[in-house]
Amino acid sequence: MLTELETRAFVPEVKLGGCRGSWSGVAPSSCAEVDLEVIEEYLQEHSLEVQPAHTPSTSMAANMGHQTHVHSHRDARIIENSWSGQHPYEWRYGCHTPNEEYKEPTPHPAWQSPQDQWEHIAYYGPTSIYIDSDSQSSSSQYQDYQDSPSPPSDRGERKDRSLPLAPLSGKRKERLFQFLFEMLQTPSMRSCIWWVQSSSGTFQFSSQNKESLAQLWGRRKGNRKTMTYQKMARALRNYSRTGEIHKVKRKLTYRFDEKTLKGLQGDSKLE
DNA sequence: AGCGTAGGGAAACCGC
DNA sequence: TGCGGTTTCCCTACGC
Repeated sequence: MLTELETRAFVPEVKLGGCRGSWSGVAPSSCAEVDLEVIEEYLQEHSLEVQPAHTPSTSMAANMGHQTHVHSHRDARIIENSWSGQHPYEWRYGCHTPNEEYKEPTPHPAWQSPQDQWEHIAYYGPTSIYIDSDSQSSSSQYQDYQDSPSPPSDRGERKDRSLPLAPLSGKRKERLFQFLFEMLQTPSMRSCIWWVQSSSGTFQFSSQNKESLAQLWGRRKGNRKTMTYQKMARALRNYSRTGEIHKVKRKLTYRFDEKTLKGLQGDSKLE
C-alpha cells in the first residue's frame, strides 16, 4: 500500500544513489537510494557559502553536476531555490510567485520519461507539483499539491531574502526541523521527503529513502555514528514536546507547527 | 511471528 | 558550568 505506491511514485526520481555517473534516469530498484555523497557535497558547499565569494548557482551546478545540464536557461529559478544566505538553511526564495511555477506548460514532472525527470525536478523548484500517490489513493485528507504551493502564499513573492529561520541569533547550529524544511525545498530530495500538504506544513518521509535522509542529517551534524531514521524520528518526537513539529497519524508523516512553519518561511513583512 | 513504525525514558554528547 | 538541542540506546506498543 503506502510503501508500494510510494515506491512507484518516487523511485523514478531517485537517480543518484549507487548509480553515479549513470544519469540515464533509469532507477533500478537497487539504486533507489540517493547518493549521499553528492548531495552532501552540495549541501556542504552551500553551508560554506557563508563566504561571500561563493557563487551559489555555480557551486550547485558543480556539485549537482548530474543536473547541470538542466540548468542553463533555467538557472535563475534554480538559484532561487538554492542557498544564498549566510546560513545553510537560509533560503533565497524565488521572485516568482508560487502560481508562476504552476503555470509552466511543462508536463507533469514526476512521471516523465526517465531522462526528463531531472530536468523537471530541477525546474519545478520547491513547490513543484508532485503526487503523493498514497495520499491521493488512500485519503482525501491531503489533496493539496497543485492548489497550494508549498508553504503558503506569501513565500513566492519573497525576493532575495535570507530566511530568518527561527530567531537565529547570529549563527546558531542548524536544527533538525530547519534541515528538514530545507530538504523539503530541495527538488532533488523529493525522493526522500516531500510535502503532503505544504500549506499546513505536513510532510512525509519516503519509506524507501528515509534512511538516506537521516544519514545526510547525521553527516551534516558530523555525528560519530550513522544517523538512522529511528534516531532522527526520536528527535522529531522531541519536537512534539516543544511543539515545533507534530506527528500526524499517518505513516512517516509529520507536520510543522504553524509558528514553526512561519518561522521557516520567514516573514517578509519584517524586512 | 516478524517487521516497520511510533512513543518515550534516560543518559550521553556537544557547542555556546 | 549550565543549558539547549539533540544523539544514542533501549524498551514497549501497535498494526499489518
